[in-house]
Amino acid sequence: MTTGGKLRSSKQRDRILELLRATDEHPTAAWIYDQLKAEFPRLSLGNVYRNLHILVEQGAIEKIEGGSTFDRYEAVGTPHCHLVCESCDAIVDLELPMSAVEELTERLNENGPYRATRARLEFYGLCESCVAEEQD
Amino acid sequence: MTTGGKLRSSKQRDRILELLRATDEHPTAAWIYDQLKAEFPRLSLGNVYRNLHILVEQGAIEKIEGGSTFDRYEAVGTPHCHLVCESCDAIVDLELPMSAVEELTERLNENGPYRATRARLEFYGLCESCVAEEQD
DNA sequence: TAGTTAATAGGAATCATTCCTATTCTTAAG
DNA sequence: CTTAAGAATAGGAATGATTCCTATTAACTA
Ligand SMILES: [Mn+2]
Ligand SMILES: [Mn+2]
Ligand SMILES: [Zn+2]
Ligand SMILES: [Zn+2]
Repeated sequence: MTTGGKLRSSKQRDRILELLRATDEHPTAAWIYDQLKAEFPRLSLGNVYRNLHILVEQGAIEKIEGGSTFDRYEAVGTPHCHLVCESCDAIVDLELPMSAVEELTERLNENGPYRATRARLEFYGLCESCVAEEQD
Repeated sequence: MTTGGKLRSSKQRDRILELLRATDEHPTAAWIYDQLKAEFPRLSLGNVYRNLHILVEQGAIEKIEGGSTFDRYEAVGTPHCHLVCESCDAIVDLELPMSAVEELTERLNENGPYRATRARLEFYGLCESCVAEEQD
């Protein structure tokens, strides 16, 4: 719907991507909107969503669904998995090796009748600060 | 909010759980509602949601978020992972071994400052019928 | 510089999910 | 068996993230 034709450059979209590349906080559309509305006084939330969608289709960012009522986004970089804190809803990047997941993906594509292009591994539990708080 | 006190039995909730245990289709709340409204003519969608929530808190079922705009549910059983079809939105159970994921979970809990209670592994791509359709 | 067309702002609309409350059912006394 | 207490439900309103629509603005091109 949005892609297919030639994309024109857009300062807003460029800044959204820059923001996502500069943080490891897995922001929401509303957070991005808040960050940029000083810089673009006429920015609209709908346009943030539209550009996030375009960036996802371009493969520059990924949408992270689940864990809460709103979606989060992150720039595409080194493959990694996440810990979703069930207490404070934080999403933390993990540095676990992804080789096991890659092997499973290959195995799935070899044997099965499916075609998997990517995998997502998430752990659910408590983040560092919430583990600490648990000892009262 | 709902749990904590003693739960009373409920025919509706029992049937919801039965339905989820009898299918591998990862149904939505609306689908469950459609299935049961003949049996319970006065059933309300809100009550389906309320009971799904209770069943999740009881650990009898799991909510599957992501892949589409509505949540899906499945009965808790043998641990497995899913293939999410990006073409038709189907969610397919996979029989890949989960040992690698269990090892990663242990590893995470040993070294890191986190506490992970469960993991979720999902593959994204094409389901069997959508792979077949691709050869036109 | 003017024309063409994509990108945007603003706001309405969507829709899955949650929330609220009067009513109905379940259960355990009496 | 009858009844009182309170849990579960139905129905519908409310919520809120996301999408959709359209007039306006801005970027590229000739
Ligand atoms: Mn991340
Ligand atoms: Mn499943
Ligand atoms: Zn936390
Ligand atoms: Zn499919």
